[in-house]
Amino acid sequence: MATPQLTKNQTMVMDALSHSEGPLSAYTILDKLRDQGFRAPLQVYRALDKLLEYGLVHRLESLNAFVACTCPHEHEHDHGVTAFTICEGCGQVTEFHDIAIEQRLSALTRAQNFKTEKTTIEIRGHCQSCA
Amino acid sequence: MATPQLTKNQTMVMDALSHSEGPLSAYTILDKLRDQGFRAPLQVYRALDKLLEYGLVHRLESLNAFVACTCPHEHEHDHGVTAFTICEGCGQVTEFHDIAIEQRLSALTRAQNFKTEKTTIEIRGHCQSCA
DNA sequence: TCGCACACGTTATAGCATAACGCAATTGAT
DNA sequence: ATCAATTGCGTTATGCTATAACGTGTGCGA
Ligand SMILES: [Zn+2]
Ligand SMILES: [Zn+2]
Ligand SMILES: [Zn+2]
Ligand SMILES: [Zn+2]
Repeated sequence: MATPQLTKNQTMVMDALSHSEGPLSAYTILDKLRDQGFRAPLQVYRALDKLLEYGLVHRLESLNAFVACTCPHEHEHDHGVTAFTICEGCGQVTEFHDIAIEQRLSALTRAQNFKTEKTTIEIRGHCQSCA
Repeated sequence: MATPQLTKNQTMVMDALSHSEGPLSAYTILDKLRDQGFRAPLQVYRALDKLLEYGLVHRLESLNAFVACTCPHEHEHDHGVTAFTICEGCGQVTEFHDIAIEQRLSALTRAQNFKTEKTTIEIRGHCQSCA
């Protein structure tokens, strides 16, 4: 998924996520952007849909929230299975990728003839500082 | 977590999930149980909280829905990391457990001194029949 | 008998997400 | 230039998911 030039709304939502310490809900993003003209949830959700499509943002299913992608590589190619640790204490989210996990899941799904489209791996717990 | 005798409400919610083909949202369960006296979401959520605690039910984060546990073994002990394939076509959910995945995730989290409390693995896609 | 824990019932509210409408700007043929 | 299709945007309304807060009743051990 090549990343086209972002629109004004997409840029504002992306900036909000990039500059945030942790994940943000769509409504929290809306509140942050009210000063800049945002008025309705759909403005946020539509921007998020595109950013997710471009791979610039990830959705955390267990939080109903969103984070900017922290992959080191550029977003020119699919980045395979993405996993997250999520600290319940400080809210810190760490994105990681592991080829062994990916291969193992691939073998397991192939065994049941299941065609994978999206894989969610989220690990809730406490980080080193909050343990 | 030993499983005590279930209360009336817990039993009704458990039965609804057990007899369902696929995952059910809390509000869908509520609708199914209105005839049997259920009136409010909290009756469902409170029962679900207990069933989750006892390990009889799993929550699917990516669907905001719940399924009965299909583990073969009895629910006398923790059943480690649980993973699911979820078919977007027919809604079929398959629960599985894999020690290799569990060990690999354990190694990865230990490397960042992260203390895991709950792991979510959900694979969305299409099953053999719906491919 | 008192105090406590627990399940339950009810009303209200909070939080997350999308439907449906219309308008404007862009693009890319014809 | 003109038309049609696509895309983004703004707005209102609605629907789905989850919890707060309050009160009741019951069982059980101190
Ligand atoms: Zn990423
Ligand atoms: Zn932390
Ligand atoms: Zn299970
Ligand atoms: Zn299917």
